[in-house]
Amino acid sequence: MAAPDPLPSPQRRGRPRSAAADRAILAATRAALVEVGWSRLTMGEVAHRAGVAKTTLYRRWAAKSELVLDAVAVLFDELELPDRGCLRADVEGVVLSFAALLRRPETKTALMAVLAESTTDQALRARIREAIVDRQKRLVLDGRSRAQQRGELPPDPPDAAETARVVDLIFDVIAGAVVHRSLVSDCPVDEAWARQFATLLLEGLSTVSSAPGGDASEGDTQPEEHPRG
Amino acid sequence: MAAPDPLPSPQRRGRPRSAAADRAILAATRAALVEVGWSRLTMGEVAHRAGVAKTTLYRRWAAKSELVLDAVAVLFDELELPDRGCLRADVEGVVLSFAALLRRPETKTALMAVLAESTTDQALRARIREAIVDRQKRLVLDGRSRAQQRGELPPDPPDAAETARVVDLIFDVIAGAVVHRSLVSDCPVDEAWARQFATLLLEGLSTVSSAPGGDASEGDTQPEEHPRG
Amino acid sequence: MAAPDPLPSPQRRGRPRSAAADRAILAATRAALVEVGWSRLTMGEVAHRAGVAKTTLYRRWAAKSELVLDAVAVLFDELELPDRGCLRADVEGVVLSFAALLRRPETKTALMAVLAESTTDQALRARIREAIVDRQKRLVLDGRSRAQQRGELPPDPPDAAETARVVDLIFDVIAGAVVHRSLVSDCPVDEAWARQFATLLLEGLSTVSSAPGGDASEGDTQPEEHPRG
Amino acid sequence: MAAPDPLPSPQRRGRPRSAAADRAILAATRAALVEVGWSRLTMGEVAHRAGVAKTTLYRRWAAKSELVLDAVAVLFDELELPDRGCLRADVEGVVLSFAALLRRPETKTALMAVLAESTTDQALRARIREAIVDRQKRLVLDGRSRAQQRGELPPDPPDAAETARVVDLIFDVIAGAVVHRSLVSDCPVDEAWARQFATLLLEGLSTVSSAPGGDASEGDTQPEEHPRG
DNA sequence: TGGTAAACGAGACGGTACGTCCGGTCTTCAG
DNA sequence: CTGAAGACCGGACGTACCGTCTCGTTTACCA
Repeated sequence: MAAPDPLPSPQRRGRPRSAAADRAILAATRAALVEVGWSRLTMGEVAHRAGVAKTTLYRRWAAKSELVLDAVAVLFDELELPDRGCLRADVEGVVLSFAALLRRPETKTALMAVLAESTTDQALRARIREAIVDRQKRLVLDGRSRAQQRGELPPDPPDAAETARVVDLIFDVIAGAVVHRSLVSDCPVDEAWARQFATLLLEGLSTVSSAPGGDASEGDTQPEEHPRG
Repeated sequence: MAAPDPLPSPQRRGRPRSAAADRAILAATRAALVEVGWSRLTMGEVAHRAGVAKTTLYRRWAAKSELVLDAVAVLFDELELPDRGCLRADVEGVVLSFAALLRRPETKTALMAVLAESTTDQALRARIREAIVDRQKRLVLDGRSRAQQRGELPPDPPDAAETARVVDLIFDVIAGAVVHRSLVSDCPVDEAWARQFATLLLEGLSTVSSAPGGDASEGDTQPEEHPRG
Repeated sequence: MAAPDPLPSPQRRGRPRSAAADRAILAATRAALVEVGWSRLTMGEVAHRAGVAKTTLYRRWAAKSELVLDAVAVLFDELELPDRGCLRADVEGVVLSFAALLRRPETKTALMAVLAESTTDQALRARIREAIVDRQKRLVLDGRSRAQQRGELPPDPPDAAETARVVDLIFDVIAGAVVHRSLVSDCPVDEAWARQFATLLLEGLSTVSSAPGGDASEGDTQPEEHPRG
Repeated sequence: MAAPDPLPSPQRRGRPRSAAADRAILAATRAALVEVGWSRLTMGEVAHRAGVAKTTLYRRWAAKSELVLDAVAVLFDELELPDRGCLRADVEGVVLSFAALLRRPETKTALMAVLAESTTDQALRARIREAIVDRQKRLVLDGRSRAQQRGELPPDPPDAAETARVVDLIFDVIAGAVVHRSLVSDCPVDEAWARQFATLLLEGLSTVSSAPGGDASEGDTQPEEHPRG
């Protein structure tokens, strides 16, 4: 996420770009997002807040959506998943911290706007995957391998593609539920909801993990082994 | 969905508003959305396509987002949940038909854009709930009561609020997962994914339904009784 | 100037037009002209002030310029030329009273605006002549015949067309000078200026009257016979 | 007439304004005036004809009237008063060339419209004086001093203010008469009229010049010395 | 240490769309 | 049929931003 956009070209002729300007611009973008939202956010206003000329913005980012994506992507990287001792606690933890991130006005407004823009912009879609989606799957991977080490989940199946499918599914279910609850249903994601959601998720999780493709099998699920903290 | 926006005031003075204009505007909005997407959609273009003056648009809708919301909300009402014989099949069915709806360009671009706008507009948020969210919960309610009649799910608990919480949760999980998979992860929602998702959901569903709040109880869940169609 | 515009059609079918509406509209037009001037005067505003629907305006006048012309033409008819005893005094009198009329905001604003409009509208030009120009020539004719009776000016030449030419010339010189001083040079038309103008006009008047066509002749001019007073 | 409107601020920061745009805009304004007249002249049309954005117009001129004033003022500067040998010929010459200027559609429509606008706009009034009125008084001054050198008119009186009053009076009488004849009476200003007007003016001119304030004096006027050419 | 090439601020540029206003027409209901 | 009310289409308004383009001015490198 360091370099903003284009080819800083290996040859180092002329005055180098100002790193301070980069930082000021991204900070100004976040600040402006909080105050006016996406649709009233203008490049001119960002430039003014950052104490920078519009030229300087356009030299780095080709469009508003790319600038905003870079400005908020770093916030997603702040998400952490500390080991809370058991899978259920980890799930509730990630739900709550993701929800906290989505409560920040710059995050929620930017995320949905950039996604809206991406529905008609293939390049932006790729950039979102790279900057946000793929990077956050680490949380699912971490939690999952931790649970496997604890014996809460069976080890990876031999088919790596199957593993990827399950990870993707879990990621979409968790992230999707939190986003939908927060931004569409417009209801709070609090501890009670997180608990209820974790229950829903877990009671089926071992099954789906051990029987991917959905052949609905063995009753070795033992939810009573993972009481929530 | 009948009246677009304002108070046409009960007393009938002056020329009445043209219902034909209403219809033409909403149709033109959908058509334009398909062709140019949200961000390049202009009120002037909609008016032109509808054969209507811009004034006529602004008399009815105060902002682009409200117009677009009304234009696409009716598409969500077209969602049906026919009885497919068992809960698993119903879940897969609703997932696939919702995904099909989200594949339509006007739906996906409009939905995300309106949601983005709503993050800084309380009134719009309420309007979205009323026009889309609350109306689609009927699908969850229908499917659930059908499953209860079949004996696939336990009857409603005495606490009505608890029922509402569970319905909301299921709704957010299903809709959120489909939206996230489709628009964020940018992956196809096909039959395989629907099957996998249904498995994940169902293996825990009876549990969470019978033990809301997540006290993780009796193991009478018998998923093998509901093989997918 | 009584009937406003269109065919009051002798056949008297249905509800007759309201004469009160006519009066209210013209008065409202004058009042609005004073307050907002020509370019910001709108038909809607006039209708509102007059307590009348726009339809009622358009049923009577086809355009803003015609309405305004009718509204102010009546003011010009109020000009009087009382006998002040000698030609010089009559000239000064008409100059001052015409200037007073042009000081009224509705008059000056309307006159120039209607003239501007008339430069690209032949029909309006004719209407102005009929409603204002030709009607005010009576002042020149009155003053001239009075001066002839007093012996201050020679009697009409046998050629009637020549008389008309001279009357037109005098009219244009007097009216033009007052309008130009008032509205173009933007200087006050006071008694001193009127005196000076009358001197300029009179010292040549008998000559030009007796020797039309400008053959610049006999020195029998006797300005000392007509002291101002 | 050089700089159009605002303060381009002495320090030269940013891209300088395009002088070519200035010229194109004024030319486009004159062309559009000829074709559509004042009331149908739109800023957008001028901008389009000039190949310029509307912004560029508004950056220089605050209102249509100011733009049009600047566009036509230069036409007035083209008026010349060549020495025709005697005062009478000079008067007829200036009358005819001023009338020719007023026959141009852009001039007549613009002049009256701007004057109409100026009746409710003090700043515009000042601007008109500066751009047109005061600049054209040079014609009167030139003709007058030439006549004085020829001995057709007495030298300036010791009181400079008195001289100014007389010059203003003559200017208003000449310009006013021509404008009134052309645009109000809507009659042609031809050589015959010019001759008649010059006779009217001259027979009194030496008197009013030598006896300002109008004390009607010495009979040394010798019009027969200045036969028209 | 002086040249040079790029980045910088400022702001004008050609555009597009905005949301409003007004002109003139029409369609309703009430008299 | 008139009149008030007000919706209708069309089109100009003046503004706000867009993304680009000069300008004149730094600023770092490299010769």
